[in-house]
Amino acid sequence: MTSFKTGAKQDHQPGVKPAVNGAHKAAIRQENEEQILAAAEQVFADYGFKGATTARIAEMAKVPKANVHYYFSTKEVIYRRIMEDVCDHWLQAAMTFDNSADPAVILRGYIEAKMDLSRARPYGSRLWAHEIIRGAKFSSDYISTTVKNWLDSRVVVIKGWIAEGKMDDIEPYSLMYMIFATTQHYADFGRQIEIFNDDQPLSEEQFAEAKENVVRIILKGVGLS
Amino acid sequence: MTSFKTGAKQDHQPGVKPAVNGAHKAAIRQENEEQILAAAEQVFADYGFKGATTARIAEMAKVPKANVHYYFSTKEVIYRRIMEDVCDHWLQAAMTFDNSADPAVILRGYIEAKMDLSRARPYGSRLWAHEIIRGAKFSSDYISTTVKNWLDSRVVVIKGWIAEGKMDDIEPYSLMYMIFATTQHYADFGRQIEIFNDDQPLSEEQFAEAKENVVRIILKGVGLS
DNA sequence: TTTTAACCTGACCAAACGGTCAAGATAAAT
DNA sequence: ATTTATCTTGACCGTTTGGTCAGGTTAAAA
Repeated sequence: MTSFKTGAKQDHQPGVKPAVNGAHKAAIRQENEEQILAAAEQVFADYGFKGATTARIAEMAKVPKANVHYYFSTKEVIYRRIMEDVCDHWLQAAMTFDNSADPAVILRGYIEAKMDLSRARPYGSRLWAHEIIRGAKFSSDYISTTVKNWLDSRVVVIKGWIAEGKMDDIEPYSLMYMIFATTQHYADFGRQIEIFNDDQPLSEEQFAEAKENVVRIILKGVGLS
Repeated sequence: MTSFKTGAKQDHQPGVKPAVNGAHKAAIRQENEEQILAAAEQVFADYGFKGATTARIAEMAKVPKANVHYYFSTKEVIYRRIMEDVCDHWLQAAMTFDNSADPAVILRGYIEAKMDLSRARPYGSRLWAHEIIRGAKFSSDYISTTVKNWLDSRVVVIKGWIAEGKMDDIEPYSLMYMIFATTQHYADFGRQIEIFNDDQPLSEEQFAEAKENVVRIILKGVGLS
């Protein structure tokens, strides 16, 4: 699991650990934690770390505010937990950038995976956007190590393709940024797209078409089709 | 000027209007307002509307907090003023999408103008990102009228190019979203790009190269080169 | 059945928040 | 020189904030 820990405090205050307390209690804990995390993901996505309030998280999770603090000591702990989870999912999507010989297949797979993630988990993407816009205060370590390492290794792969004459001589970072930007735009700016689409969320068909268009433009744009 | 007014209250509380009071007083007012607006643009860009505090704006503008409220009645008034200004600049960039016969020239000009705006005024772009992520509460009217009209008319232009066989049959909205996303990414996710770039802001040369790469990929991607 | 450990929550607190105000300082108009 | 209008700001206010806590409830262990 990704590490966003400060090295400082941990949670689960009672006793020492939740132990293997009876199935029922464990289920209660799990359900409440999930409910709070899901609510917090939405609230943080809407307002950012500073703008989000624990009261709103509690309200959306349908638990008293004090209960939120029973499960998670501080707002920051909740925030980090969600960030970790979002990053884990993205890293999973990043795996689609491996194996396979054909650059076009690899790039298509990665773009489609990121588009699907924007569709399936828009709140996570928006939360990330807030975090970066604010200056990546909580995550700069993670970005400069884990993410940077992954990105740099993909850049090497792309440079390999260029050297082999498989695609145009495009600066790989520019290409990757374009993929990041475009795929995440469908989550982060979803509201704007919705307004342009006569105030209707993109239908499954529209989204599928958008996805295909993104793939087509980028693949052709770098000489891969 | 773009209208983000609620129709309600106005500013400049003293008397009725600032009048043409002597050059010095007028200069003081202008300088203070500018200083506050510039500071507020940064603070709003970092924290969003809810997360931004008037105290921080005052501190950054180097005026006492009470003075902020002397020039601008509420936080919301400041926010709307800045949004107006940002939109006016974007609309200006949008003008580059007019005239000229060659689609490639038009698209290149627009992409370059938007890239330059991201570089010159990153805070405005980030402020816009916050506003949309949060659900466009203050600006949905503006987007669904002014911006949508502009966008729809450009879509018609692009469809014309496609009908004339000048470019590939790409769904125009997908293309425009890609341009929005990619160009604004260089402002909104500037911190992330900086981290990937060994914690150095993109140099002028690097940015120029990025701009050229964006233009190349998109133009070729839609069959315009 | 009793004990214990975990769960629950209304009431509370200090700090931070957006915004107000009265009283003084400054510069323009008379 | 005096009046007037604007600029300036420390002190203040009601509200909201993240977080605490005492005392209660529930379920598992003894």
